[in-house]
Amino acid sequence: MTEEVQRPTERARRLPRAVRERQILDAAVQVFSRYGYHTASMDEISEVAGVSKPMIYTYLGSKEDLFGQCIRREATRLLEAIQEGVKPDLPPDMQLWHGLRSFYRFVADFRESWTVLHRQALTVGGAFAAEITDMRTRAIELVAALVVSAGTQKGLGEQAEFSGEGLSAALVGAAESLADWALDHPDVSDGVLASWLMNLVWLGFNDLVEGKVWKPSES
Amino acid sequence: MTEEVQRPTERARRLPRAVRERQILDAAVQVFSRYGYHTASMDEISEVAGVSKPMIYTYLGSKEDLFGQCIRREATRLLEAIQEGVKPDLPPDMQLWHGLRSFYRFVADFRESWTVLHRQALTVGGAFAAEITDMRTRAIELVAALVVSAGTQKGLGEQAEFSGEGLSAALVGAAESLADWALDHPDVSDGVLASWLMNLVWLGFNDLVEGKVWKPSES
DNA sequence: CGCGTTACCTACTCGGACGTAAGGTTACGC
DNA sequence: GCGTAACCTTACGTCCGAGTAGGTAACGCG
Repeated sequence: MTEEVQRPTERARRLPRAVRERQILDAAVQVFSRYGYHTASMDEISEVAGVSKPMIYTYLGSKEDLFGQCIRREATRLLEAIQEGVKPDLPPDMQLWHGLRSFYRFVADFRESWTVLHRQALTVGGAFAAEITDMRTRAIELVAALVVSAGTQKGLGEQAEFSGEGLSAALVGAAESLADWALDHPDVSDGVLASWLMNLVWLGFNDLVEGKVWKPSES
Repeated sequence: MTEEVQRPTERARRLPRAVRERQILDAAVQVFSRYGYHTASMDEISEVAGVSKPMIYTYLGSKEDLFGQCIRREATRLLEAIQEGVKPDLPPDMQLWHGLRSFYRFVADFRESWTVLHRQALTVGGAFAAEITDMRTRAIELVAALVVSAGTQKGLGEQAEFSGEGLSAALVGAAESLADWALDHPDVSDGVLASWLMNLVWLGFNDLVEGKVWKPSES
């Protein structure tokens, strides 16, 4: 029997602060995405991070602070991923298509990030919900700008059957919902997902531009 | 000065059990929709209901039980509202339109019910999330059946650009998202909302049926 | 080698919220 | 008029988890 006992899970020791913060944030995203804000416990996060609880508090502050950092980091990642894929010189439909592809690639690559942003962030009342809602609103307005630009470009005026804002809200919702669906169907590629959505939306939109309108028949 | 002091909020006393249960459920839906499952406290629910806490436990069980009853009651209401509006003899597009109208009318009339079902029910991990997800899946399949029936009726075969299930998931998401948007725009009527969605979806869908397909141009 | 400083942990406090025990009050049957 | 059952409450036990106090081990520097 040696003196040197096999220590279990030999935790790394005395690492620089930046590295610890990264570990903690990674663990936090993982646990928050799994259990949600309220059910997740700081003890579990610290355990997953391989760090004791006071470290979290000295480095990143309260539970709410920690959650905020998670949200902001992942949101930034998502926005960067989308902006990286988008080509501002292309026509509106191609811009939308590239944006959607990047979006679905991100969701596939970083499921936990997406879950935290989409599902969990709203469950914390107050500031975070507002923040997320704002981001979502900006996304909607961005899409609305695309749609409207395509519309006016083709000579679409004001129509009773049509609201850019409402339409965009629906489109963003459709994209999100399809993202959730894609999580259960990993074999469907991002290109296919984006194409589905384009087919759903853009064809109908073109018809609208050309003046075709669906109306309820009788009763 | 009379002996009869003006008691504040004179709570009703000794009401039959059924009435109390209704009051409690109403209060619970209200509080849960406002604060979410975890943040809502049984004390607050009891206060809003005008009833003391043990009543809730003797009549409706634990907090989780109570939440379950809320979910189920509101879900039933929603389904009934939709089924009431739908006319099974009409063609698929009209069925969808009527269903959507009923849905938006329900959301407008019972905001809190919708919020609890859509936003809060997923924040409780485990059984309820699964239950809600199942309901949502059934809704998606229902819509998919409509869509596919319309598709095959018009002679649409299997297409690479097309998945009834994925499309329906997107459509349901769009409907939900538009419902949330409508909560902030109460002046828009249910008929208008439903029409927007029909225009978004059905026109494009008809194009698909006719073989038109959107494809990315170059790059 | 000593001494301050930084990294880090064990072990605790404390508040808040679920759930309950025990008892009081009103109605109703007989 | 009196027991009995249903209705309803106050006041408490208990547990879980956020946040912290204080101590230990490693490293830098003279």
